[in-house]
Amino acid sequence: MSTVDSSLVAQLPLFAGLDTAELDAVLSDARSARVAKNAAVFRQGDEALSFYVLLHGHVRASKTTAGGEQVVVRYVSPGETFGVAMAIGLQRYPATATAVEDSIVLSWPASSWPRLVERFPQLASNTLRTVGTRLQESHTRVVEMSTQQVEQRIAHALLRLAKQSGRKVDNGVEIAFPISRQDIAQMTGSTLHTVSRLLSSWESRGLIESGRQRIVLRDPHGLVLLSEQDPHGVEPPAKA
Amino acid sequence: MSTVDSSLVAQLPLFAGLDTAELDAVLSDARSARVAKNAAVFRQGDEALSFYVLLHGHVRASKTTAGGEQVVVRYVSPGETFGVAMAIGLQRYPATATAVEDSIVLSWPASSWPRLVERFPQLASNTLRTVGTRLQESHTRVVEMSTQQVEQRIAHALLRLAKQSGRKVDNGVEIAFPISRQDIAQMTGSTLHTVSRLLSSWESRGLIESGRQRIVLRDPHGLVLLSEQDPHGVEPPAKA
DNA sequence: CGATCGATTGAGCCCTCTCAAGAGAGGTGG
DNA sequence: CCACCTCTCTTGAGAGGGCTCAATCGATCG
Repeated sequence: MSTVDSSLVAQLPLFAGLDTAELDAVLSDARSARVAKNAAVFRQGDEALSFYVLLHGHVRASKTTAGGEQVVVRYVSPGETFGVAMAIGLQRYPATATAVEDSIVLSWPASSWPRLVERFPQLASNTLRTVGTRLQESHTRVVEMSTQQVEQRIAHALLRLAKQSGRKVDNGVEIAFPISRQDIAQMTGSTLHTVSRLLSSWESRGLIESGRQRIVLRDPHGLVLLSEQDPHGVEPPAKA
Repeated sequence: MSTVDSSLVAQLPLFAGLDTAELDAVLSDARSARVAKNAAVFRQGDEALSFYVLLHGHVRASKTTAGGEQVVVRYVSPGETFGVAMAIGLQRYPATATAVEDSIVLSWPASSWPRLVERFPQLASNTLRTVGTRLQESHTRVVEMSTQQVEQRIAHALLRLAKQSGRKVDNGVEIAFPISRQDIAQMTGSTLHTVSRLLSSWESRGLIESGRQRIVLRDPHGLVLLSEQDPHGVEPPAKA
């Protein structure tokens, strides 16, 4: 399938404010493609030849340092834009995008971005909002890493993943894609050993239930309390 | 002074691609104002009534956590846009902007942003680039906090400040605005004590020279070496 | 010239990392 | 369908980087 049914994507944030005809015009430049689990959509340092919308599945964006260490930048959920390097003035992708499960992406040639924004200025505004939201999220992460201990950071990370990509199951909320201790470590600036120890402890306390690349939040509120805990016994601030 | 001389701001990134007449039209909505040292331009949580360009001086953007801890998000240099909450869909400022020295800002009512981007779509693209660049910088910071020790992070921070706002002096490069040990701690996720200890050590080794809210990089290359040092004796990767 | 704010430095501790070993789960090919 | 192999997860022991606590010094400003 090379063409795309516009009804599927009409309400995505990227296309807010476009009417049906305009949407069709934008979509006529796009192609859809299947990406197998564990395959890369693009790699850090590659020339940024395309930008993408995720239609189905989940994609992990991660950066590799000069020393070879990996840091997970974010997980992309269906409907989100990714690989917009071109729009922010980059020639090359600043991170690697890997499908963590079988996924379907919509892609545009980066070369058509200038023409698209000229015809549909809304695209620039919409993308600006998206990138702005990501900037807020990244700042939140910097603040957490600066002020919180590992336990609080990991609790926050799980709660965010569950909110973003949670699936209700009988025992609670399950993170809807495969995620390892190592992945969580790379999201929180920790190590897989520390993550494993903490998750084991939480499991024994009934807060979560987990297995191989699988985590179910059994008591989200309990995790919220954990995530608000202050290391030195100072009370968490009263909710205003 | 309420009106602004367009020649001063013609080459700012925000206005790239606008001709003189268009620039005048945009500037006719703007007012300039002086901000005294240590005064706030706006505060975190305030309604985002304006957005700004810094004409002169330096502004620190910082976030305060629920627990009262502060984290420095960035320092704004002359020519840069800040307070663009409105453009990224926020009703309130996500951080506090404080002049760290007497400064001059240009401000627009946030309410005129929609009209401005409609008339001058370039503004959205230009702002998208700016916000994208900040997102890259924020990710860099996350990566550093995840993978490097405090000493490397502080060395990087000083080198970036010097590159961004350095002023050549006889002994080296001076950071061109007042900055305390505490400020550096809040930029790097450390404490003022650790920063003080490290700067003292660097000063005794001749790498820097410092005083009250004043830092001169005397041997930037030495700092680069420090910033690339690996904690476990593994060689920094050869520059490809 | 006193007061306030920033910087320095010591002592001790603890959270989290590193190092190490092994067990369980799942996929795959014969 | 079973045996093997790989990848993920677990858990212990020990060390150390950087934090907390505490006290003092120095400089700038009103």
